Parts: sequence; C-alpha cells; structure tokens
Amino acid sequence: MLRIHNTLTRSKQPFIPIAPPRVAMYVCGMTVYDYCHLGHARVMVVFDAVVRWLRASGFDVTYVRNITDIDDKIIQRALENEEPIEALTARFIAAMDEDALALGVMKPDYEPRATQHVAGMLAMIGKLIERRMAYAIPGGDVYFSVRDFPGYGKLSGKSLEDLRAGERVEVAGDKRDPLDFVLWKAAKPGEPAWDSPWGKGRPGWHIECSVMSEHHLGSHFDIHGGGQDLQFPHHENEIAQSEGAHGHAFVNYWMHNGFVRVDNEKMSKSLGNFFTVREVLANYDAEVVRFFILRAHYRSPLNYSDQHLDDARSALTRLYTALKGAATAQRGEIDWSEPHAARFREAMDDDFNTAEAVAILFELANEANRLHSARHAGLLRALAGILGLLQRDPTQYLQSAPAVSALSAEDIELRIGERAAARKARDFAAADRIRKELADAGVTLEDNARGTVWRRQ
RNA sequence: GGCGCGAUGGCAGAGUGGUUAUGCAGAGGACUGCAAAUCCUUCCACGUCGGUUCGAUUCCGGCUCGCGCCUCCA
Repeated sequence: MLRIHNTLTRSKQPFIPIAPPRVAMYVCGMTVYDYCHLGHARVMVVFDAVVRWLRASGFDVTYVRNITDIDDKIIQRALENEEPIEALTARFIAAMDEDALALGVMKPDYEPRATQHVAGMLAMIGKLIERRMAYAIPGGDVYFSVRDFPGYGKLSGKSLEDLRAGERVEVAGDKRDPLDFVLWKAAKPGEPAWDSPWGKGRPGWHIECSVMSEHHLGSHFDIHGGGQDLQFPHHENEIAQSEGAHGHAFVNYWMHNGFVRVDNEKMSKSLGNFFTVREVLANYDAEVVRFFILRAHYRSPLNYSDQHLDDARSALTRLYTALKGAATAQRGEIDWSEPHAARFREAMDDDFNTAEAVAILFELANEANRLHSARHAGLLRALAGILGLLQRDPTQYLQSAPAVSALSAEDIELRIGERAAARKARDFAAADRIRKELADAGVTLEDNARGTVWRRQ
C-alpha cells in the first residue's frame, strides 16, 4: 500500500483517496516572467514521477498544475522590457513547455492560468467577506483576517504568536493584523486591472490556487504539492482561504519537495545563484538531468554541480549500455511478482522513494549483463519507463551529441573505417593512434566480435 | 529571536536495532593485439557526548556544525 509523507502531520500515512480509483492532485506551478531554473525542474520532474506512479498503481489521476500569469514581478518585468504582459507571459510559457518536454515531463491534465479565473476569485473573496473572514479597506484592498480563521498555521506548524514574534518586515498600518494577507489589490494608475466590487484591482497571489483547484478538482481533494518554500505562507494561506470559504477540509495530503542547492545554499532567484534549465541542457542531456533529480529522494536537498551531473551521466550510461547489448523484450505488462519488480513497487510505495527504485534498476542492469538476459533487460526498461527514463534507443542515446560537438557521426565512422584497415594489417600503432585521437574528441570505441561500435564521452 | 529539517565511506545518495544499499571514483583479476564495455574480487561508513538495550549508524536526550521558513521564491 502506498504511503505518503504528509506535511500536515509530518509523518508518512497510508494513502486513502477520497473517491478511489479517482485521485485529484494539484501542484503549484510557475510564475512566468523568466526561464525555469533547476528548482522549477525539480518540482516538475518530481511530481511527474508521482503522477506516473499513481497511474501505474491503477489510480485515475486528474493532475492540475497552474500558471501564475499576473503578479507584481510580471508587471515589473513587462515594464522593464517595454513589452505587453501577455507577450511576456506567452514567451515564458512557451519556454517552460520546451523545458518540460525536454525533461520528459508529461503535460498535466489542466494548466489553468490565473487571468482566466478572476471571476472565480471575486466570488470566493466575496464569500470570505460574507463569512467575516475577510475585509475591504477604504483604498480598495481586501485582506484575509487570519485571526478569524481558527487553525491558521497548522500546515507550517506555527502559531500566530510565533509568527508575530518573528516579524521582520514593517507592515502597512491599515491591516487589522500584521499577518493578514492580501486577497485583492487595488490597482495603481497604469497597472493591469479588473473590475471588482471594491474597485479596479488585481488578485493577490494565494487566492488563485484556492479557486483554480476548486474549479478543476472540487473544494476537497487528495494531494496538493509544491516546493518547500511554498509551505509558508502560500499553502498556509490557501488552506485559510479554501477552508474559510467552504467550511470543510481542503486537502488531505500535502507534499513538499526539497530545494536544489548550489554550494550548500538554496538555489533561488533572490540569491541569484540559479542555473536555468536551458543553461544546463546546453551541456547535459535532458535525461541526465531527469536522472540526476530522480536519483535523490524528493524531500532531500539536492546539491547541484557539474561534477554531480558528470557522475549522473556516467551512471545513466551504464544503464543504457546494459540495454544496448540486450534484445530487450517487448514492454507490455510488468510481472509484479518478479523480485526486482516487487522491490521497485515497495520502494515507490514508500513515499515515492525513487532513489531506492533507481538502485534496483542498477541491480537489474547487473543481472541483464551477467546473464545476458533479455527478460531482465526488458524489465529494466519497463520499470525505468515508469520513472520516465531509458525509453530511447540505447545507441541513439549513447551517440547523442551535446550542443557543441567537434566530430560528426560521419567523421567518426570514417576514422573507424581507417582504423579497421590498420588493424587488419596488424598496424596496431596506427590503430591506437586513431583511437587516441577519437578519445581526445570525447569518443570511446569498443571492439567486439561484430566490429567496432562507438559512443560519446 | 521563534519554528523546523539534516549530519552515512574519496564523491553522490538510500536504508536498517544484530546480516552487501546503489552509482561514480580507486585497487586487483578475467576477457582483449592493446583498449573499451562487461563480469568477479576488493578498499573506504554511519558528527560528538551520554542514555535505553544482550547488542545502536538505526531509538531517546544534550552538544557541535550545516540548512531552511518566519519577506517574493519551486
């Protein structure tokens, strides 16, 4: 049985869907004013693996990942770029789609955008005011009143007192409580705005997720995910809004993935220590990046460095090499009673332990190599497929070139031909010279009974 | 200051109250014209101080160090 670590209880709990086999899952996606960095990649890949495993386990998953396409930073960036907001967001949504596709991330079932749900937000804000959990102030802002929502802080494990004590920022004097957060922001002249009962304005950040999740999944659903940094205040506020408006439980299982780090520090926009997905993909195959992410547990911190990606690349090469030699059996149904498959399932059922699952993949590779077993190779490929790995033609993968490559496949084949002639003439010095030359260009040769095969790096 | 998470072998990274994680790297061997790949063998481990226990890396507590949240952030 699947167990999920629930942030609400800080423990692993058996996963019991509200209406099996249906599973409703919402993940906070990107604010589209810049390229995705590796932290975003981790969210996409991790929850992609979660959805894949849920589906492989027989659940009928509806997966929603939102797009925040209106917010202060978007407005500011559009202003800086002197381009319309719609053009800016369209550009970065397209870039995000490219990154996701490269990383093998399947499209969510729905990708709602904040700007498409303003009417729903107005309705929910109205309801919160009606239920006396929100209030409008003269300027046109509307705030959520945290003291009127019992249980505020239950997700992040903080009390209102703790939070007040820890305040680091001076707050506007018109809030009733410093911790009250904005639901609706009055527009300043020139800013994008929607009409509302409180005047022209735009939504606060948190309200969109409460509204869009309800729209697609209902007011009470199974799983809500996102990066650890969203736990507070974003997800805490979502709970306040949704439970405040509906009067019943919002989400049963909260999942938060760990940060990507650089030099032991969180990779973040504000620190400026981030690498965009496309920067990394210029030097590394996207599958290597996906493998690198999935090889760690989703809740652990993940340290990024070129050295670690090199390591991941070598490891992935071993897996593909095992597949190369074997006539992989057709994919089809997985025999879950097979010991490796059973352990794989056990690992994934234990809070999506992809690190353990990947280790089992290596054990299968060893079996496949040792026994020349197409059955093991086939199982390796099938199980890896659940993680979105090892689905390419092995030779194609092993010969794939990074962005900048000195030698073309044709050149390589040509040199291999010359070397074969030299070897036939038993001129091994010449043959070794050619091999050395190719090695220096990042190409490794392997002689076998049928001839010579090559791969990069 | 408040709250929380973590500390595993050269590196990365799972896990477990007593038994091999796994990968990369290293050493030796088999195979090879030599290599590569593969296989076999092998070195290297659980921050620190106490406690519980027949036995703790694994449970409990103190300490040290690191990280995160408390402000936008995946």
